[in-house]
Amino acid sequence: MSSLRTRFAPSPTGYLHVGGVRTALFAWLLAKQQDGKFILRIEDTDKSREVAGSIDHIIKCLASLGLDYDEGPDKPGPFGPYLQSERLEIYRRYGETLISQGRAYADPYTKDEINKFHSQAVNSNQPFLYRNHRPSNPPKWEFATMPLRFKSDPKDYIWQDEVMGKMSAGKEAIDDFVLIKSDGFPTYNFAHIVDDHEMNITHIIRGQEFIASTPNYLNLYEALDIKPPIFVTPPPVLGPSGNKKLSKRDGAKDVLEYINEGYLRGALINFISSLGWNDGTTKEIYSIDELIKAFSLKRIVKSGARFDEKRLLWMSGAHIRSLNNDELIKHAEPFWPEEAQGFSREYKLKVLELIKERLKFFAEIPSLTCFFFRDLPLNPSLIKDNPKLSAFDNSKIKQMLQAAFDSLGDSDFSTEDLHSRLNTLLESVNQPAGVLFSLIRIATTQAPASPALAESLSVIGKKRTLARIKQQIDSL
RNA sequence: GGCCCCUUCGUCUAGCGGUCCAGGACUCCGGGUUCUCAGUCCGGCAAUCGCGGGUUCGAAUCCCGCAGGGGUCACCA
Repeated sequence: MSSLRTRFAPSPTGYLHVGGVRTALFAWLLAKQQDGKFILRIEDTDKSREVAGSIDHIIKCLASLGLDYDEGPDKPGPFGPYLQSERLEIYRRYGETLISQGRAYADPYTKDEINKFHSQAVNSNQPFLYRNHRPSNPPKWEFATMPLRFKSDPKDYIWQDEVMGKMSAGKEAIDDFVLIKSDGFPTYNFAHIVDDHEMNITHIIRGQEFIASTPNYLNLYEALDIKPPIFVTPPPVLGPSGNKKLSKRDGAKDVLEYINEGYLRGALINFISSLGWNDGTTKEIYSIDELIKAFSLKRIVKSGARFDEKRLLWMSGAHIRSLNNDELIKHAEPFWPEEAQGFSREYKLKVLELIKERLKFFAEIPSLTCFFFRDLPLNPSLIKDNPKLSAFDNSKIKQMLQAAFDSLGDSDFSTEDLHSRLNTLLESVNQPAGVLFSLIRIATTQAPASPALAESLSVIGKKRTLARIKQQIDSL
């Protein structure tokens, strides 16, 4: 067991998109690979933004992806609680310590006054720095009535980021930021530093929106006499248009939606990991175990990656094709159409084997398999609009179907027998497969697409096959 | 606007000074697979490596400018 500890620290705002999940995934992969620990911590320090139920939602998302954590809100550990709202006393204690060291002070200004400072700065095209207005004689800080600010010690910093490499920023990036808000809750800027330290986190993996405030954090680490953890900043995941971060507005689905549509968790993880990471080989499809072995912070790419759903679709199909029968039927279970209810496991398995090759995600099962479970209404346009069949008149079509009906009537409906009968039928009817097979396929499935003919008929069975051909003949 | 970061086929990317007039994958196109759709196999299109200057015998790779994009400048995270 290594001492490596990573965390995923979302705020409960109700939505977990691919970008957030990727952050969690990288942290999880690293912990798994290094035999470390992965912690879930909820950053619920802004009650106004909190969305009810989102903690459950986050937990459910991680669970369905299999990103299991060693400690978390619902998994007690030695460094709990794992909800920041339950750790207020800890932050307060750290705040008092900073005050006693002269490194924090009460903010005496009203919000209006600060806004005024801010707009003054903006109007003169200057960046706003609170410390330019640092009060000379701050009042005594009262918890939960006024904000507590960090008394910064501006200086230049150079630091190392495992992904971005050598980073630097000047002292102008450092300011007196709020540590504890006037409602008694800490800011993210303060809480995460305290918690990561208290929880022995060794690697902070987070989005690049925090790069700009890293000098502030460095300054605070120093004041607190804490050795900073290792910073890991993956690039953003961009929306399909490519110029902004992936967001709900962009049509980005919540990860749980993909799960609910029957994307395999392995496929999702494979895909998400490929956004901004590769192992340097030409390998594309990874199992989760392979990913854990191959993963490396050093090979996270620096530039943003767009979310391309077509690639996900391809990858999802590839993962499904590699499933064995047991796995296949297990994953398909929640997706069968209602009319499949009375059918046996064996029958369903036969159906699955036929459609496995074309399945991209399991929610496609009903549309791909309905004709195996029930007789569909006749769809005359399938014949009329078929370029190969439209040339024939009704009586000729009837005649071909009748020939098929007669020949199939003597079959035992094994695929071998069906194959040979279908072949001899081609000769006796003297039509190309494009005509005869299309016709039989349409008559027996009433669907625009279906798996191979003989195999499909074998599964549909003799009785239903003949009845369906008969029905098609009678309709002409 | 200040500060910080990024920039190779449409997309995800390989590439770390010569083996790159740039490789793989997705998408797309053509062909095979006795019917359809899918899959699969074979083949193809596709990046003058953002632009301009250097350095070097030699640059996608190093340096400098510029442009474009992103992030950030909250009592949000």
